[in-house]
Amino acid sequence: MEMLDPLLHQPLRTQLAAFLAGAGEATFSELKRQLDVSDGNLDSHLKKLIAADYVNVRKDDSAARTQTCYALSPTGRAALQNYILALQKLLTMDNPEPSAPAKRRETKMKAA
Amino acid sequence: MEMLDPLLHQPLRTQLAAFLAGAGEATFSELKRQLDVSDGNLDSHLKKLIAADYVNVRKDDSAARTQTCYALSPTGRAALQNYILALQKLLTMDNPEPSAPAKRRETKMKAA
DNA sequence: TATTGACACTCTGTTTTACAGAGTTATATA
DNA sequence: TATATAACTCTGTAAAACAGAGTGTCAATA
Repeated sequence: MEMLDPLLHQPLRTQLAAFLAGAGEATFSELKRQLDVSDGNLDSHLKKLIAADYVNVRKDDSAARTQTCYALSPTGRAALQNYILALQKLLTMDNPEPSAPAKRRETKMKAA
Repeated sequence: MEMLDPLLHQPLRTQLAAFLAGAGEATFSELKRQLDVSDGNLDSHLKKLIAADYVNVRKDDSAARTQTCYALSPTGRAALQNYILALQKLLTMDNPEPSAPAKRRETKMKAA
């Protein structure tokens, strides 16, 4: 059975990835606002995505405060595509043999 | 932001729900085979779905061994539908303002 | 230029979740 | 009757999610 990328298949991270896919790039605070999540939790999930090279980090010195910008990497974008495909496949499975009991050895009826 | 049902948004449970949606009903062992998961793990995930009334349990005495059949309840079916809709909404978000920095107070350039 | 405040993170500890494997009961088969 | 096996269930451990406190930096004000 098709496996769902556990890195993406988690509420917060799915939303994170989806948001980044749409937004292109976002700062820590933007993500925090969007996802309405605690600092620590956002940090830990971002770290996971960064560790897997799903997310790129870019320090932006142009603004008054140095900002850290997060964005989906090509790897992350591909993983997300793949993940969406897996979901579609899984959730539109129309007929996986209606309750086919797989091979099972003959079962005798309970003694009558 | 739309929340993804954490009960369904977990690799094993998503697959469980998807499989049951397609198969109608399945025994413990069938699920175990399909999902390739340990007994204990399957049990704990099933328990969660049952506790939430997403899954119905039916004891079937007609077979040689009393079999326990698991199936999606109406609640579960509705939750799954809802979940799929939420996913679609989330994953096709086409333009959530490309990196719009939300309102932020005026920032002066770093002293030149 | 010291002070206060707020923003942007990061670190640490606690709670919750996922998981594997051992244990239990009951039914076949030898 | 003994042995094996299917169908669960229980329990302990490992991993993940999470909140909040801590740290450093900038910037506005006095």
